[in-house]
Amino acid sequence: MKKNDSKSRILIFDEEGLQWLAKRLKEVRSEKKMSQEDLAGKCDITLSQIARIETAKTNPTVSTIFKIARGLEVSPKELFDFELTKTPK
Amino acid sequence: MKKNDSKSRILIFDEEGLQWLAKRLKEVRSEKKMSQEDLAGKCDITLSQIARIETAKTNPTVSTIFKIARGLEVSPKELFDFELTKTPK
DNA sequence: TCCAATTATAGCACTTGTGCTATAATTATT
DNA sequence: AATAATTATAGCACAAGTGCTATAATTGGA
Repeated sequence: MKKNDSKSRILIFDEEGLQWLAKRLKEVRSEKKMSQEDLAGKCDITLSQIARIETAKTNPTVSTIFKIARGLEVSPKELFDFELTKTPK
Repeated sequence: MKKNDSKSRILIFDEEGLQWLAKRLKEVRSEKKMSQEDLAGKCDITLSQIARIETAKTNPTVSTIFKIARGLEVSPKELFDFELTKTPK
């Protein structure tokens, strides 16, 4: 009765991009002299989620990144200032 | 037996940011003369998801945006090239 | 070397992103 | 206007993001 027997959808986890984002977030947060906890409090995201993002353990939504950008008082593009390779995988 | 009776967590949906992102995606895709279907095929995201993002009906993950950026052959920051207001809500 | 502060992990529950499929609505072309 | 192409909606199922809480691991000072 289950609708799909063996083939599961390929879901998305862009390792390269997430690593870059983690790096940029750490960098910008350090520049601002904020701890993860400081940032969490300022942008209304949990500490645990900040940590997950900085260790590339999760694939955050853009709204989460927008909140973080506001907390850091930077434009969202500051956190996405990198180039992806042309070959996805 | 339910664990929380009435107070639900405030989850995240950054309307302003999502509207900006929708606008930027439409712009860049148009510049590249690609249809939503073209882009969907090129970046391995469904057409329905592209449409949802361009109408700000969903809060995509960053990995989805990375895939789209690759499909459009632009840096991720091209899609985040805007400023958020200082007042979150 | 302790101790405090910071960062990283972990598990659970709830919400939601996304693929998939189909269809409706809109826009462009002739 | 009629038709084709493009874009927008909708519903279902499953995987995953996030809050929450607690704890472990790491780092930095004294």
